[in-house]
Amino acid sequence: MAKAAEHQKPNVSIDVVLFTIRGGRLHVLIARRAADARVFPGKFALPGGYVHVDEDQDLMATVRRVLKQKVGLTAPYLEQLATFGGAYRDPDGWSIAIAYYGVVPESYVEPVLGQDVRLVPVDELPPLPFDHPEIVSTGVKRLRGKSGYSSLPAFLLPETFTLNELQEVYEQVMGVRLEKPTFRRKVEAQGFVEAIPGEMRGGAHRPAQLYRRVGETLREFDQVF
Amino acid sequence: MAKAAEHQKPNVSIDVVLFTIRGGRLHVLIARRAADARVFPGKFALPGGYVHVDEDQDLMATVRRVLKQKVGLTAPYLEQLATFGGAYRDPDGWSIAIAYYGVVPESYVEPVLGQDVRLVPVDELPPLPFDHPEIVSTGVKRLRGKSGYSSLPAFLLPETFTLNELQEVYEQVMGVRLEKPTFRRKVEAQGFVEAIPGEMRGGAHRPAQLYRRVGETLREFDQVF
DNA sequence: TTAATAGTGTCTCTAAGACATTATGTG
DNA sequence: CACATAATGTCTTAGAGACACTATTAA
Repeated sequence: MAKAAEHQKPNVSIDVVLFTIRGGRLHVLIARRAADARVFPGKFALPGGYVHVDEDQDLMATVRRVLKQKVGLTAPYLEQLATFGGAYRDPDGWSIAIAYYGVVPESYVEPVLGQDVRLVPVDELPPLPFDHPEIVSTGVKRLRGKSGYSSLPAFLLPETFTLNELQEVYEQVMGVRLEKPTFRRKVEAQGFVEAIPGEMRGGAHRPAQLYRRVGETLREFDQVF
Repeated sequence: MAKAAEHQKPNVSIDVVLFTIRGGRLHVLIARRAADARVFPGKFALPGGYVHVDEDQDLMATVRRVLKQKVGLTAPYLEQLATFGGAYRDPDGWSIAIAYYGVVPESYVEPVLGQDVRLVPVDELPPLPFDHPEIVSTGVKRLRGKSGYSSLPAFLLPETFTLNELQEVYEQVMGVRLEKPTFRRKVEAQGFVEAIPGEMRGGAHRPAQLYRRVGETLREFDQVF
């Protein structure tokens, strides 16, 4: 077996696809790259950074550090998405990007939005460097797929929400329309949200029962929405 | 943004989890590491190797080259599994393993089995170096999960097979028992296999209709087996 | 009372699960 | 003909899809 030291190593970075819902549409967070970056300085891209072998204990530590340093966020629910690697994807040479994705309520990212951090709708992405468009679309596919059999979309909402809002998020993320009674039966059966007694949200009409997630972690079902 | 050149890079390798069915049980292929490997020389492990930035165009090329060089196989159906990285997983220091998995009929690997290449049952793994046990168990979970909504298990079988054999593979891989009429209805509905007219397999009793896969590629369903 | 949204009832029909039965080969 | 395995029929029942209806607030 060839020894590592004999070979040149690829650059290894992580990239994060952070999803949220804004105005009923799925958005992704992008951040301005440093002015002294070797490639694409000052351009907007997925937040990412190199693995620091002297600082990071493992890949998740890299992700947390990068999110904190580049966009000032502490880690939400994050999951590994996929790894992209090749000679072509970075003008600087052979590189590997280990992509993660996260899902947060809009309020979570609002404090850091500004000149250097933006939200863009996933179906109206601006041009992005590297293979970031492919990474985003892989993330959207995963989000779509996993939404069909998990409570993932519930994490796009704030602490409290109505069942109609929950249904709208499922519909938006999955790109389908759902029947209200069926949706409510399934949500009831899975029991991943609970009504907050007494808490209601009223507009000009009949107020809606407020719900919250049960438990902090993602739930997976075998049922399909 | 920090520049890559300022940082030490982790070692990057790929590892392959190659599944097959032998004697009705799910097996994984392991291979003996080179005698001059820096760590775990001569030990059995998942076949793997470093990314060669001067030879490989992308990650899949690395996988294909490694599979060819280390076990003498050309690439079957392969899919990226997950990426494992950290300071702890290799005694040689910070390392990243991008794991792939594949699914093949036993006949595919038989020619290369011998002193340096073995098949072991997934539920009776010998001790393996690095975090290879975790990689295998991640692969088994993926295989299980994906079997519920795809034709993946059909690729563990030879060119031709009976419906009972197909059902047994699904049962073996998913770890459940299935009802025969239900299973056949679903297979029929998905249409990912077809009967071969006239071809039968007979034991001492009523011969069974032989089937083959339709198309070369994996099919995904929304239905759950 | 009306408008608008929240929430539930109910009917139909598909299909899963379970069990039984028929079909077809060998010795 | 007995036997073993292959393949199919059928009954029950759960639940999805579709549509209609009731409930509750503000203006």
